[in-house]
Amino acid sequence: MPEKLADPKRNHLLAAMPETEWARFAPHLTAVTLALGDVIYESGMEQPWVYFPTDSIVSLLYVMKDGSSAEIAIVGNEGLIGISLFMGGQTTPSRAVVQSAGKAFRMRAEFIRNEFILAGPVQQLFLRYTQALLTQMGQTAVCNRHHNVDQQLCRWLLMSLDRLSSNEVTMTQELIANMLGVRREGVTEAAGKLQRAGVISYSRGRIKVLDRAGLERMACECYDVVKNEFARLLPWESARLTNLGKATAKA
Amino acid sequence: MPEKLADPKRNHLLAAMPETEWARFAPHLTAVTLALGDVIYESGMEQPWVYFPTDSIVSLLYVMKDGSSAEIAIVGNEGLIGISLFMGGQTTPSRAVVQSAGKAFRMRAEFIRNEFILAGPVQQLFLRYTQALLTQMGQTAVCNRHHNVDQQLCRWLLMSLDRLSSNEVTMTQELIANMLGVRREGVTEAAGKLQRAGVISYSRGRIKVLDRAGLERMACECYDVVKNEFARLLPWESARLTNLGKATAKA
DNA sequence: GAATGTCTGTGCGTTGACGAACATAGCCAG
DNA sequence: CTGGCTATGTTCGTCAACGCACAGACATTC
Repeated sequence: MPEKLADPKRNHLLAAMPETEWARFAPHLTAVTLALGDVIYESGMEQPWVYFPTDSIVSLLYVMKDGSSAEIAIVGNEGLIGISLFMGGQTTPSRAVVQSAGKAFRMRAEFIRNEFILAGPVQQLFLRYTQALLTQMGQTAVCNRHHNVDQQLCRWLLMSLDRLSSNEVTMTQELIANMLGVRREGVTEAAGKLQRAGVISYSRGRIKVLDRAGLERMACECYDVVKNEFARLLPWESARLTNLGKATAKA
Repeated sequence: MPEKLADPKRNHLLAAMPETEWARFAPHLTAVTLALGDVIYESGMEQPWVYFPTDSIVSLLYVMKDGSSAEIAIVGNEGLIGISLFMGGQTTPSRAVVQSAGKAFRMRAEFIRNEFILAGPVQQLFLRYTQALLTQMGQTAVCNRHHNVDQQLCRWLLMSLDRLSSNEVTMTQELIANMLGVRREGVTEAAGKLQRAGVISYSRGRIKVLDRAGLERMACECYDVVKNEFARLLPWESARLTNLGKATAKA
């Protein structure tokens, strides 16, 4: 992957910053490559960086004592990892794991903290994002309670698609199962249905979406709720997603 | 209930405000009585008030298209209802319903918004609470995925207890079922087990906790995670809860 | 104290997901 | 090309929760 693709402005929060704030922030950003499975944030550990994914995806997982886990939120180029740093809590009880390898930019935590003390547009931006994330978490809880694996897989695929400029996600059923907190066999079964319905095709960790509209029809309302809320809270984000969608359609 | 009990400082966020901020806030607070079932915030509707419960409990519910619902968070005197107002989103896709009748204080939304523009200690306070709430939502999602009704009932009872200065909650099994997003019969069954185990006793909407330690043992880890995170983020809250616990024990 | 309404208990059959075990099938390295 | 590894497919019994239906039990009101 050519380095020139590593453009920090591909992260929507960074892209949405007013020029004056951007001038202050930009020099503090460093490009990093996130590999699949990297743990960039461990439950309860204070971390020195805030990450802004560009073409990578990071899952916020809660890992239980017995080792089983569930994703509580998913963060791509629409967001950042490290909310607790500017929220004032320093840490969270969840783990952040790279779900899809790619680039990200990061910035020292203390810089963000200092920024935050003198409020302003950046703060408002981040707070809005935080609310969107909150919605996502809440909806995840609802979805876990009321929707079956098929619907949740659709939701999950759509959410991942929205965060990649591609119609393909690289991810084994085993890993998806971990994210959704269900059995691997359950994912196999649900994915089989989707394949037979002609909406996706997959083999050995590469899932290609053939009929996105079909996927949306088969997903539960949770996907729409979260998407609409993101669009409402972060309208530039919505525009970006639309553009990405078009780009994907052409490709 | 004597009016003198309606002390705004019984809300922990209000109690935690520095004197100078409190002097500014206090004149804008109005006491209100919240009745069981009152909808104080409707999904998507902009609302003119921010509520600070003192001895009431409010559930944040997500209501699905088919009418079924699930609680995504619970707010008592440790928090406030109306995060979206200072987070910048104005609305949320959830409904806020009074789960336990009692008093609360409220304040006009625009006042809070104005406060928020000039950052400071109040803001930090609220942001920290927001993170705690976020943890609660995430944990709810995890709990819904992995834990059974028995464990969730224990967690729910404990969370409710912590928000009331009493060892008794007034709530029918039907309503608890709505909060947890499960069947009423499931709650009957789970509550029956708890009663047979001697940890609670109940009849017609009044649940008395006889053995809190037992309840904690039967709950899943989710309760502890959220409680610890609240204690970490809002330490004064923890002190309050401890005091309340002692008061209850003596009573 | 009879009537009514609410709350709780219980017994179905059904279903979706689980846990475990095992069978195929694609990919890569030696 | 062959063995080994990883990914996917399939089966089977179990179980928790579901939806439904109805039976008590308690409280309130007249």
